Amino acid sequence: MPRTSAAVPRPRRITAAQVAELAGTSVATVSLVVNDKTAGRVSTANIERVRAAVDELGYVVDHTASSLARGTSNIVILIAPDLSNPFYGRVISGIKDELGSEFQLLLSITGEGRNPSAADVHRLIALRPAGILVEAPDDAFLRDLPAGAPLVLLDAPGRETQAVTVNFDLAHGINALLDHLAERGHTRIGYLDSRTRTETFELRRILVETGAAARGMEYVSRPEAASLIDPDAAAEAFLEHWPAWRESGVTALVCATDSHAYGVLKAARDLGVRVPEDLAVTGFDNLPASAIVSPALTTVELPGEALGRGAVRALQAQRLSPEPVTAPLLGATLIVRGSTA
Amino acid sequence: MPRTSAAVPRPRRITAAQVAELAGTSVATVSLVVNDKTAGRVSTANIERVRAAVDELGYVVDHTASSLARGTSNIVILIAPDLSNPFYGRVISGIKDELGSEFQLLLSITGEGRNPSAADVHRLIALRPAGILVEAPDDAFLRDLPAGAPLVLLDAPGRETQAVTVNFDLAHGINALLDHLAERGHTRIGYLDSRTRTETFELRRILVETGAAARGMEYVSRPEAASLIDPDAAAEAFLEHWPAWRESGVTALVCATDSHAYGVLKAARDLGVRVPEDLAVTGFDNLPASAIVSPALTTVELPGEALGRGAVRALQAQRLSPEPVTAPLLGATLIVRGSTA
DNA sequence: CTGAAAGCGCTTACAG
DNA sequence: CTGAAAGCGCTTACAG
Repeated sequence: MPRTSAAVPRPRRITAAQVAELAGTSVATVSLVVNDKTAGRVSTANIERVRAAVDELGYVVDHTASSLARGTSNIVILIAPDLSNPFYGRVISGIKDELGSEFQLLLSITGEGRNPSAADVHRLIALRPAGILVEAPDDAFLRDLPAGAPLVLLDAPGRETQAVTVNFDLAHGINALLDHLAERGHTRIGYLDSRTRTETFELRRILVETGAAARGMEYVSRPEAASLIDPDAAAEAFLEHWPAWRESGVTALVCATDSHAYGVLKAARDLGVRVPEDLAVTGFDNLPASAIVSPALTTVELPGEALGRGAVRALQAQRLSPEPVTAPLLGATLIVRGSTA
Repeated sequence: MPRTSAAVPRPRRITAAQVAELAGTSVATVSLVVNDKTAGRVSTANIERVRAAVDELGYVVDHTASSLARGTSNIVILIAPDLSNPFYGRVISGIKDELGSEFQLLLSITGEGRNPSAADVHRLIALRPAGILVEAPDDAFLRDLPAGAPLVLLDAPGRETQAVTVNFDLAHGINALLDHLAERGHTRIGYLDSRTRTETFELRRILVETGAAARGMEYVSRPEAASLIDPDAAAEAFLEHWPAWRESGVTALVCATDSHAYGVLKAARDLGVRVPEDLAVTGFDNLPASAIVSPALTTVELPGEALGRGAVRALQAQRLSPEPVTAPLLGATLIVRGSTA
């Protein structure tokens, strides 16, 4: 939206001065009352007068002026690489829940798995946020991020030393998944990666690779097998790589997300590859549709709401004390359905 | 997140005064340069000096102070009733696209189809937003909404007289859907509604009802058949109402969204109801998973990204001139898949 | 073209 | 307990 000189006049807003006049107090007293800082500083009589005046006039503290005076706003920023993955909807719900109505959530999305540019980040810092949450950051981004607000990383395994981080217990979920595949007799495993190069996907791949080896299964490496988090893109990737996987004897394909797996299911159906008879398919997330696709999808459930809530709690802990907080890992649970059994 | 006195000191930020000093100009000149208002008011030499100083110091205009001085911020607020429907992800993408980097998107979600309370809205207005976008508002909400910023409604048919509104051409999509069902020989049609009581769902139901009658089909009214926008909730609703629908001879069930239809597909499978032989099922949205569920879902595609983009454009038009703008209806296209054929 | 100054609406020491 | 006043960091008439 191009910037324009607003042609529409804004209605006059009620100010603390008007409240003070009606209540017969000073502006300072109004501020103390509306901010609940009256303890031992404002008489009961004045508290009541101010409250009455606030109600009568419908006064609301101007966030802009308040933020300028206090040096910080009530805005919490969530920086996420994408929104096409429905998984983020859950994370956002969790964040909103825990944030309450005191703070506002501002969304910064850049799409296609990219992180915001340095200029974008500067614009965000200029809002004087009360906190910044970053989902799946990359290296360059963390290097450029100017200190300016409490920071919490979400789903960024390996970054625990750089900032407070809230993570899933991926190892637990992936071990359960590989145990399940080994039990089912699979010996060669393929992996369809996400093209967004973030730590969480890096770790998922590595855990599958090392876990497969530990169970005597062969991990058939195919680094080019990757797509955006989108069923259509994943279907295309599968069509391209399936011949090589089949050639290598792959009978189980682990996908980086449920959205990837959806595309694989569709492409497999189009090719006449039977799931799970010819190929077992699994995902991560456990999106609502995973119980309904056909065959239903075996997946490692990642509790997105808990991630959002945990991040806000970590932010709050950081505001209270600057010492780094270690958040417990959030459970990742294997859900077995028809796509592997 | 409970409010706390920040214990972490904020780093000093660069101010316009520091830039002015380094550049050897006044603060006023710095402001003119960084806001691109130099035409005929700042010499080339000073423009360059200021630019150099800005770069050297890494100066960024403080959004808070700027908003206070100008009386309006660069924040655009999106008020949406829910985020569980992946459809909103698309709308948000469209909004971000069209908004560009100049404006920031602030998300206000209240969950479960409710609109924000009057108190919530006041807190939002206190941010002095550059604009407010409201997805699927209800009556009470629009009545309480204080004038305070340009307003645009999304997917709110029938509200065109109350505010600038961007809508889908639901009639077109629904007519195509009913033609398709009539051709397939269906004579009795059921409807699984959304429990969120917003205009768009009201209109979908009415158009199906009147359109069915116009084609000589019977609309089997069952107002209690409604659920939240969630496959599990929809599955439960279907289990409850299917006996009555079957009794009434219903052979086609139109669902208010794809997410509703997913639940129906799952519940039908559990009951042994064959789709489409025993029951044809349709949705609205065309989410990515709709091509992958089994059977694949016939649905009326609603272009969410276009909705988001159109809303931002309408906002911009409103900022330029207060006269109401009529946005063209956005195409709604029937997509036929296995669930009806 | 330039800059001093008022003003945006708060919050917070400070003096009483 | 109370209020006058400084200050937050900008933008914008205004006088030159």
